[in-house]
Amino acid sequence: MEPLLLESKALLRKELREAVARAQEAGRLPRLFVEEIEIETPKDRAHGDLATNLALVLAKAAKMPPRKVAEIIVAELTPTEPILRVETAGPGFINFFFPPSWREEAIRRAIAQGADYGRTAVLAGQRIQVEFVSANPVGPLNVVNARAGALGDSLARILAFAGAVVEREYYINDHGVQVSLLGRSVEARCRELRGETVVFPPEGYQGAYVYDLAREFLAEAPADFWTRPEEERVEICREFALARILARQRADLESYGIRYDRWFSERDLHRSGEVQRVFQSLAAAGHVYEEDGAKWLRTTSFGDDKNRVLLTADGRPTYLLADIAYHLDKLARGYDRIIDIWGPDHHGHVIRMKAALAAAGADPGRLEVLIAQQVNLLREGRPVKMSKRAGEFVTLRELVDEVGNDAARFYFLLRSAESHLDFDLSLAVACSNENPVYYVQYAHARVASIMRQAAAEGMTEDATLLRFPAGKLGLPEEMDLADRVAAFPEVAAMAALWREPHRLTGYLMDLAGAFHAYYNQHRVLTEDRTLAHARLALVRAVQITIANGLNLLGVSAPERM
RNA sequence: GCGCCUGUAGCUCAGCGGAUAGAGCAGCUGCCUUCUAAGCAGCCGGCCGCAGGUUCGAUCCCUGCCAGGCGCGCCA
Repeated sequence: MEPLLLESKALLRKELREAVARAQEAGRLPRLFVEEIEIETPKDRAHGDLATNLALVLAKAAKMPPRKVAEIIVAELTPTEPILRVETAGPGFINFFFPPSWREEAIRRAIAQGADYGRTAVLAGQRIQVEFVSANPVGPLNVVNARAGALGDSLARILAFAGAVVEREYYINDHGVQVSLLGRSVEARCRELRGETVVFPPEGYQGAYVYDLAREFLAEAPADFWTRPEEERVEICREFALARILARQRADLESYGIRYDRWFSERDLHRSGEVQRVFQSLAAAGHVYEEDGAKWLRTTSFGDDKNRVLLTADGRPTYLLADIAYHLDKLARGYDRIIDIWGPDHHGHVIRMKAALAAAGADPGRLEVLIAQQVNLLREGRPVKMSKRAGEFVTLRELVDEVGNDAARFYFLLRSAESHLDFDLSLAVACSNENPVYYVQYAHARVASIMRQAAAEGMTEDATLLRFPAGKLGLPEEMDLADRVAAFPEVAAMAALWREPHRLTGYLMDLAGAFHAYYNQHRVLTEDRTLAHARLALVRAVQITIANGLNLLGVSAPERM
């Protein structure tokens, strides 16, 4: 079922185009090219339910004042079914008004579709992969990972709701110096726990979790461990720590409500020879040169501001080379789009990655990168210090333990991804109006409460609500609520097209606000049985919309609070 | 120096090129015998960083400045 609002807009576009054509036919408007006709929802209800700037756009080419153009178009317009009235207004807008029956239809569609209400087909036929979090497996996930997690998971839900086939992927950077440093750090702590005085690796990981790993390892260390040479001990420790950390990251993400379709190991790319093959093909394409013993990729030919090393002077592949291989692998898997969510420390890498893909002959336009910007963690308005190397930081796990999944996810999705975010822990736990997530959930729970109250009277089944009497709803607040419900599919579709989950949080807060105001002002379960029936249908439609919206954010919709 | 992100109410931030720029918090004033007060109503609060440009129309697009953050390794 096509969403009502989108359906009505499409119809209007068609009728406007025909009206312009007729006016041109009759010689009342000059022949001119009409592009995509914009239909918007005016902020002010007095300006209609829908409006178009068509006359303003055409005025210059038509060499006529905009209002005149608007009047000519309106004169040719024979509005059908959903349109009650048409007017010209302001500098030359054409405004359209719907009858109350349009809103009743919007309510019926929401109830009829239930959990599917808001689904669209705007991304139908597209395969999209979202890769997010992908933290180095050298320690616990932090708050930026938590933000990226909320963002990626919500985006994946939103894309799927808009008709795309979506896959979630986690890239494991289990190759290279970072993980071997982890091995050294754990091995050093093992010796330390054994009573040796050790020189800790200078760049090693200082966090307390490294001691924990060392203790866990020693509890089950192979009998001959200490007889092995240091390099072997480091390797054994590295593999142990890697497995433990990955398992913990996966568990933390799952309890945060995130599951992946695929965990992709960087090692596999090296082992399979894929990394070398990619290097060979870049070299064969003539984009590689040698300097100071290293092999460089000429990314400047593709828009980068400097060239990048692919193979170091001692022959090791760089992170970039492996990352090119990884992205080529993803593209070769046939996704129409691959969306990466990177941390703030990687935002400078977008251009070089796209340049490198172009050098490899791939279409860089198929890669979209979203940056999950930094999170300033506050408590009581004062900054909480975070430094991974010093080992003092707040983990995703600690955050979720303190504020809960719903508050954490909603809070992260309140802002656009690229804005720097202040996250005040003391606000996120507050059970008060300072905390927006409860505001929205409370609206849902309040409807549930009304439904429980009405259950005795046998009016709460959706099939029954669907048959609510026409003509009973007419209050401005009721029209407003119905309009907001009707707008949901389009909001969800826009969130998908623009990759902006935060549109949903804003929408939901507005919808919840309109509901709370209505709830305080008007009683749903009135003496008038038919009126109560119609109002129940309205608030049920609101409840379904809120539940579906929260679900897209990965936030629960409680029946009571 | 170069690149990316951000400058909107006291604070944190929304705002698809449209009509009178919004919300929450903070401050002030009211509302619980009625479906949940985690709520509602009202007041206070704005050179939309600055200057040009494009446009019928700019908070939004372009250019240049200014300010803040981050990145700029043959680490990841």
